Amino acid sequence: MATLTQGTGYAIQALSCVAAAAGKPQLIREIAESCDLPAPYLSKIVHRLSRVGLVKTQRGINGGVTLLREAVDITLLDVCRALDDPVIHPRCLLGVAECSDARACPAHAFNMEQRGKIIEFLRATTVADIAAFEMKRRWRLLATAGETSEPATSDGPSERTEGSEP
Amino acid sequence: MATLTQGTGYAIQALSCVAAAAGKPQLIREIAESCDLPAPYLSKIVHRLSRVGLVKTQRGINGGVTLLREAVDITLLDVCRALDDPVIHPRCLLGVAECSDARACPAHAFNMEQRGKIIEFLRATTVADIAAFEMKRRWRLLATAGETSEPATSDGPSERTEGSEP
DNA sequence: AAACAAAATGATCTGAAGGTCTTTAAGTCC
DNA sequence: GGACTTAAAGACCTTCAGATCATTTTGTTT
Repeated sequence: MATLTQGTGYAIQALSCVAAAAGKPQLIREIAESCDLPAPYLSKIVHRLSRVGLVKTQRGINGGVTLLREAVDITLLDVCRALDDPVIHPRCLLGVAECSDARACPAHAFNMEQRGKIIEFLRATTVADIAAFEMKRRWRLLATAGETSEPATSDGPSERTEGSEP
Repeated sequence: MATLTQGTGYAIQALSCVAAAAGKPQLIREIAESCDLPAPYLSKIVHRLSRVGLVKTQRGINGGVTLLREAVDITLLDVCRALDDPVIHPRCLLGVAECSDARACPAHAFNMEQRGKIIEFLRATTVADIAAFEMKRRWRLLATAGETSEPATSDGPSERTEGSEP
């Protein structure tokens, strides 16, 4: 349904994983293992991310993947654009060929409204949000008895509404 | 993005076309031509619809496709179920494998809300709504000067909220 | 320079959706 | 019963996302 491609999802998880490493280069292999992703495929995705300048990749000893921008400055929409995810291309819900604002299908208004909300969510949510959520979840799992202190990050996406439509 | 498969869209258009014929059997060929769909492919889709009892198909002279239920009794969700469209299977927006209500990904709440709205729309919209919309559009195109009377059907989906979750 | 460790690259495989074509079966009409 | 008309069915084909594997670069360390 209203979903990103698997590759985009992998990219988001991987970026979140790199963000959590706080600057220390992460190997493709490490990322793949910690996120449970297929390493050779992830390698290609990371390469695409590096070509658009989201990450830096370094070969050789002490190499790996690092972020080129702050995690709070990478929105999920950025990732979708980088990988040309179909979510950014408007498409008729019913598959009507000549469906547009001018020649709207019966589902057009509804569909455009939904699309707007998804784009808004993707723009408002950053890699840092994902990383924080994952980290929180891990801490919560560790704190089985309940007296461990919680991290200070908020639950929802940080409000970042600058940037332009795709 | 939040879209049905092409086949499901084809099915909805075809059913709407059959509904507009008001009981007169429509040939696959006629439907394909009027909706601009590939006829052999449409044939397979119609066959699937007939196997689940949405339409009746009749071979030979005066044969063709007719609805087995009233157009106002066929929701888009029925069509999705008939063709097992992926829209009815919940899936994580980020592609996280073990994402569920219990083990939610950062996009889970948003995603489930969006999904609910789509399901609701699909349940509230019927083949009759699509047919009415298409007929209205055609009349509007004919009435270039503006004095032709409009049909009496409403614009939005008729409110039908019975039925159960998929 | 040599050895090694990593990502980059290209070839290839798989499965599913979408699509075409030909043959077959099931009806109707004369 | 024979000719005709129609959907059904089966065999393919194409495209693309997802995925794997082997090989080649590019870098670091000694």
